[in-house]
Amino acid sequence: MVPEARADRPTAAEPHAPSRPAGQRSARMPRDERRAQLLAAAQEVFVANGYHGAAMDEIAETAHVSKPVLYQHFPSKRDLYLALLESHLASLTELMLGALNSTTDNDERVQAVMRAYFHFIANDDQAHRLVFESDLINDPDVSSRLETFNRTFADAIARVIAEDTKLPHLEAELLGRGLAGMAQVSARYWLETDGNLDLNVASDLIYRLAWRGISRFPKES
Amino acid sequence: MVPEARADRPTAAEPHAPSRPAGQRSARMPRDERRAQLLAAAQEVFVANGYHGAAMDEIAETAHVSKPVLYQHFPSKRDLYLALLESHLASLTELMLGALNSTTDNDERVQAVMRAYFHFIANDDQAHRLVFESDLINDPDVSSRLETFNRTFADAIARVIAEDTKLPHLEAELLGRGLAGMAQVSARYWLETDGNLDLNVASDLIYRLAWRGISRFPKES
DNA sequence: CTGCACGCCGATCTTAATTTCCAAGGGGGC
DNA sequence: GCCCCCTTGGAAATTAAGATCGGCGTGCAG
Repeated sequence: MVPEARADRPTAAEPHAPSRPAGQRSARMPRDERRAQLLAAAQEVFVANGYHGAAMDEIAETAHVSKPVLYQHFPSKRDLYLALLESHLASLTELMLGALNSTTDNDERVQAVMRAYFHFIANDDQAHRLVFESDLINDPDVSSRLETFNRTFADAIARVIAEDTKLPHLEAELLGRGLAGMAQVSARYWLETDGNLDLNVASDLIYRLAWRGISRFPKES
Repeated sequence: MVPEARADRPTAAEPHAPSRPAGQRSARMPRDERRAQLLAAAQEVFVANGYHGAAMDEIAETAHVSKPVLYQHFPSKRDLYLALLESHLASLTELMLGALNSTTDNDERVQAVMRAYFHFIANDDQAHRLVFESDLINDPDVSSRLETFNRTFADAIARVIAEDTKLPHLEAELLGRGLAGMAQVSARYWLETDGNLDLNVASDLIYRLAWRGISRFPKES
């Protein structure tokens, strides 16, 4: 462990002796393609170990690339993570809004959203882990991006609720947050018991729970 | 900021010159009391900065104690965190089971649980942050402890659901997880908008959403 | 043919945070 | 009243991970 203990240290005149035996060097690659590969490697490592547990060394190794290459594409580990987070949340937002606009019937809307949510969670890149089990929540940019997504999603739900129940905005928003949370937590639980319950069966259970909860609200006050 | 900038550095012959001017040294204290004080300081720092953002230096400083004292009570930062997590989850579990047993009417049960949950979130030690916004979720002990709590809580809810709806166990469990998630997420949102919505009003909204969602389930199949 | 430019890598630097070492001092037992 | 032991804290060691430095070689343009 002591630095100067290396027996075969090269002579001072020759500090860098490459001596690469064979094709260890990774093939040259267009910049964009390399970037995409690095993102994929990072995704894999972050999902497996979390942000803090992931080492840049391991990400580079996973991509069969040396660390400096990684830093030529992303200025820091944090930036790398933020790029992935942004990408996943953008596509999740698109998915949700797409499901919301897929019909004008509120009942079907809730069902469609729930299915889309379950599909996102079931996606095999495990993006949901990086997003919803982030261990970088204390970072202002991360929590702010997550809050933006949550607000967008909950607002969309709250509009449906408000239309259906005439509840005040603030209260509809609270219910929207609650339903979004229900979707997230139940979908993640479902994923862990996969094989035992079909995606559509599970998401329909939650959809019905949500819809029945909502749909009888207006009659009282 | 440069370390060697200290003008009054002691001579080399005297590496440790305490020179404590006055009562800087913290008072001796019974072991249990000291431990409690350290836990309180750690709670404060963990809540403010998260696990990874919290430094043992800062915890010691907050407790007006030197680091070795901290290590005499807790072998590591991780153990310190686990002690707090365990304590909070134990009392939350107790709260939840107490609310569940406070009545035999399922409707009132759901209401009581929801209120208890909101009270826990509103508690001013901000324990919920340490528990539900942990940035140590990748630690096996942490995630295992959290999963134990979630299972306990969801199981209790699932039993109510199963009794009320005759749904199969697995599906009742899914709904239980979903409702637990709804409680958690909506309560945390409510806390951020505090002042605008009374605790009982908010928790009753969520309780009604949950109960209506559940209560009409049996009529179909 | 030759030079240049781009992308790649080994090796090292730097920083930061946890954990430990060792001398000093005050309170309780005899 | 005195001594011993236990507790305290300043300072340092260790480790680990993020970030960087400087040269190499291949392929294309002139």
